[in-house]
Amino acid sequence: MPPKKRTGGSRNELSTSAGQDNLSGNESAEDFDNDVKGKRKKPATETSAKQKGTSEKDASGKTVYCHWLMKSEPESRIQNGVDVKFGIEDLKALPNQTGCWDGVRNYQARNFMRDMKVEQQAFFYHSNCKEPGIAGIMKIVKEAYVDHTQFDKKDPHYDPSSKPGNPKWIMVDVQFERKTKRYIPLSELKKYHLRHKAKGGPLKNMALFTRSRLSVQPLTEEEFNFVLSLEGKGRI
DNA sequence: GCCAACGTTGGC
DNA sequence: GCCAACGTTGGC
Repeated sequence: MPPKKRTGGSRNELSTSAGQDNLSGNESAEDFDNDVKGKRKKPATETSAKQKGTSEKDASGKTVYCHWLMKSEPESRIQNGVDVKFGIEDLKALPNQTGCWDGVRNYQARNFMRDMKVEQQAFFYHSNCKEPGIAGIMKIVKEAYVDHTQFDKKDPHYDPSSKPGNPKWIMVDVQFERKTKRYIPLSELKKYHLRHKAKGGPLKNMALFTRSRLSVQPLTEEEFNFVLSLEGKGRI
């Protein structure tokens, strides 16, 4: 998903509180069906404790994540007459180095975004480009609120099936934290993934490979820390 | 630009 | 609720 950010942060307070009810309250049937099937009956008590610590299970047994990877396209591509380019430098250039991660139109990705909490970290991943890979780290500065672009006919991610009274799509605000000390290419991560899959290791189940098309993905703390540790090493 | 993988849609 | 057709993602 190539979200196209606009301005910095939260001047969308209207939709925020209005939308919030819709989003947490009445999830329409269709919303949740596309979630990881099988599990998730609807947690009686949503996440309360474990928020900031390691990724673990909540009361209902659902895994709680606190590290993320979000994909965006750093190279120009025209979609519906609009350039969807948005790389890490574009985020950094916004006021307060903050932007809204709009344009996510996949239920699983959306549901992960809904789980995001303020202060959590996410890798900024460059997709659909010369050399795909992790470019930096950002943090969540505003939790899920209505993605207004779904109602905008001019927007490349306009969704005519979504109605203002019951919005389908949400976004979060993210703030640039830093670029990684070096660019960490997908090709390198893949080598580790294959190695770890064969012999064991932190990246053996990394979503980047096991669910490669997901534009918003969770990482376990082990995955996150391992990837971070690569910053200081040479490429393999 | 190709195309594999996979998500979505809609007929039945 | 199945599944074929279709659309999209994103690496290569």
